[in-house]
Amino acid sequence: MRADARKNYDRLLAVGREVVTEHGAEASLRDVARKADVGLGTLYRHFPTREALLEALLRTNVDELTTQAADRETSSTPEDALTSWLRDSVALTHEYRGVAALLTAAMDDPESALNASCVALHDAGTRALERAHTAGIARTDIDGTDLFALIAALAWLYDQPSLAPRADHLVGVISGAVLTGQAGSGVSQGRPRARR
Amino acid sequence: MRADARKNYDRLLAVGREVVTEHGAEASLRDVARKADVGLGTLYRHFPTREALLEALLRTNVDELTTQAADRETSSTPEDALTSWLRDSVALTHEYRGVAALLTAAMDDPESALNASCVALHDAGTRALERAHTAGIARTDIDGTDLFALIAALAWLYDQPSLAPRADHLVGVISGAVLTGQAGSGVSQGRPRARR
DNA sequence: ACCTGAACACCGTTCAAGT
DNA sequence: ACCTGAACACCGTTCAAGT
Repeated sequence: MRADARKNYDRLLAVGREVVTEHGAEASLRDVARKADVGLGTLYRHFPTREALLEALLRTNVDELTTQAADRETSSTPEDALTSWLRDSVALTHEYRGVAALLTAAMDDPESALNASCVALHDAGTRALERAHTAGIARTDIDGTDLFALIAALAWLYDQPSLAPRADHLVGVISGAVLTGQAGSGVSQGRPRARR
Repeated sequence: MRADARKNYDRLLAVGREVVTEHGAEASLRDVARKADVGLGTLYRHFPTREALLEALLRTNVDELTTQAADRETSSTPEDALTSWLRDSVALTHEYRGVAALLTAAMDDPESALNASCVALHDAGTRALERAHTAGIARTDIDGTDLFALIAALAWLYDQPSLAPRADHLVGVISGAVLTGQAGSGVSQGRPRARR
């Protein structure tokens, strides 16, 4: 990549992060180009789609999460591995407003720049869930896609100002619904375990 | 209301229903006016905000639901009343794509034309939940707003093409998480009760 | 190779001018 | 009273012209 191109790319990424943090995943791309002092065509050259830009902004987060999940496959109990994955995924997904819908849409679409991130997330969750299944601590009528749907739904709740205050609590409620067995009514009835 | 105004109002409502059904709550209002053969200003005169139009489209549904919920306060068991409210609310909220976000936003905003519908929904749910609480069949760390958040999140799932296939199942999972006590692991572990 | 910005086809919202 | 559509300020996306 040529030096001037590199500079533009980096600036677009930095400005993109600011703008998306402030206005969410649906932020104006024109605004990004403007604030980066770059022609609109230059933005489209580096990031042909909105997904491409958001993928670049999320990649490090997704990578961190998947390596952490891999570590926990050996270092944590099945229960901790699963609940950690759940909480980390929710945290990642509400990094920017609107990410939940974006990732969810990218799941179906192999052409989307975000598809790989989706699959990585989905698969890490599936592995944590299956480990929990064989340990007998998670309900067996839930699969990896259900789990993905639940974290997406929770992430969406964080984006809604009127509901966000209850979102932390509901993460606990839903964790409890996924876990089962010895956890029993302790998990489903008591206060949500204050982890984090 | 003058006869010509009435005609325009009715046409806008009918066309609005079609367009919103097809394109969701974020549908182009310009498109509605165009297809209704009405000036853009006429649309804004009858429906000063997007919420006003959607409120008109949803009012009958909300009214039906709240009267049904009131009926069930005496005619149904606390459990049936609660699960029925939950399923009916989800059904209503995914009447059109994007309604969940709209209702959720209107919750906070007393100025929104949808605020009354929100409150009606919220309150009907709260009553069903409190009845379940006194009957000892619902977890007590969940309040009416939590319940509202859960149905909004589920409604949102129905709007996501990649997750919609699992949404029915997850309604069952979450119903089970809200209910507690004698239902115990039967609800939380078994297949979701195939109601509907 | 890479950058630029005008051009095109859309929005939502307002409001002067008409009947 | 009510209706109309031009006007304004925004979008996303493409692409001919420049360096």
